[in-house]
Amino acid sequence: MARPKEFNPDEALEKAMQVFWHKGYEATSMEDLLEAMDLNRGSLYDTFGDKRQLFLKVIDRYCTCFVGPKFSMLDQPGPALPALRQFIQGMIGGALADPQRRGCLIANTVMELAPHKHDIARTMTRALKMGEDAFFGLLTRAKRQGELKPDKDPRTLARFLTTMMQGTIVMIKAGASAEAVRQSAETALTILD
Amino acid sequence: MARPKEFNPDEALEKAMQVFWHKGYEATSMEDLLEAMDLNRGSLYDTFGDKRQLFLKVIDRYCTCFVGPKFSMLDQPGPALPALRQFIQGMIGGALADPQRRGCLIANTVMELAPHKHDIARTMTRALKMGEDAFFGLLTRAKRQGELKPDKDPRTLARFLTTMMQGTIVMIKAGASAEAVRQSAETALTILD
DNA sequence: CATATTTTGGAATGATCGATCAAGAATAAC
DNA sequence: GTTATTCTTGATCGATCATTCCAAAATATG
Repeated sequence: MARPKEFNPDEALEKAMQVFWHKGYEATSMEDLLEAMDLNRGSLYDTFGDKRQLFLKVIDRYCTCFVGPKFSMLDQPGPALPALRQFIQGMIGGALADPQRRGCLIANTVMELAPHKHDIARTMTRALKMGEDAFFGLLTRAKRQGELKPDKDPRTLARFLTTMMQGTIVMIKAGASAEAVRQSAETALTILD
Repeated sequence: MARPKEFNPDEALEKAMQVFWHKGYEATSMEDLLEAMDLNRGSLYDTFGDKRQLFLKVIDRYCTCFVGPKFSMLDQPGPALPALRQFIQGMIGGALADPQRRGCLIANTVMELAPHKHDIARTMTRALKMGEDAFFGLLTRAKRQGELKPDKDPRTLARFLTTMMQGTIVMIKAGASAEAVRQSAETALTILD
């Protein structure tokens, strides 16, 4: 019950996310963040803690605001496989549309920090697992609805799709052409037939 | 023609590679490198240049000493698809056997540096392209030898395999189980049938 | 042995890193 | 209006960053 913040913490977090997404964890300095978030040291440390804590909050925001909503289209009632197809094409379209080709913050973080920052990495692993489970749920439903041949295993396919999605992110970051990316994604989806 | 180096530049480069592979570019300090390579500042800068140049030399070594030899098994005469299968299983086995799960230095570097260090990233893109071309060569041969149905397109399949391989690296770094990784790789390979 | 050349070892550079702190400004509660 | 509390601002901390530089040590050549 005193002086109110002059900034919107959520907007500031959004700005921080953009920076981490672009430069990764290690290459992003507090200086970079202060400038992008347009606030001063005291406010940043008071509100978000140190760099590590801020990053974890950013990851959390990324999952709930960015990834979550997109995955939610996977458990809408109705035909499952078309929804899956649309989801993947949407993901690819989004990643290709980003002029900076920043890929996926989760994948980026796994690749950058997994071998030497185990605590942060664990959060990433959990996020990827959630994606796999979303695929699994959809594929199970597809099978129940007769969209998937009975001999197909939803868990295996879910893992395959997750792997393929991560690989696609890598290729996009590596500068692959839209045509190449879409082609290989189409090829991957023929697995479901 | 004077005092000879007290260290083996190639061994030193190997040590440097291990560090970069483990911690990535940004998180690796010259201090880390000096300790691992067991030489002093002067020798390092004299022999390898600055951090950036050293890293490029490391990448070069990684490609010629690590990746190159493994890809060379793809253009041995004989049945093509079994060789491909063996190559992929070998790659997965190697990545899983690494206790640190460091993945692939090329993929790591693409993911860490592509959006904000374009010059280094270009080298990585070229390396990935070479991998794709190796797959393409093998698949073309497979088609010629009747191991691949005539309606399959080697270029598309090569891109698909490259994507899948990169995705597998991500999953391994993310801590996926050996079983999950092998399963989804097997699934991917059914594309060739 | 003498000399030219190179490596070695480490001091030292300025820049930047993440993080802390204190003092002043602003506002809610009383 | 006073007071208590919170936020803002910027100076500042020690540590570490990548890099440079030079004197001492070592060796090949003449």
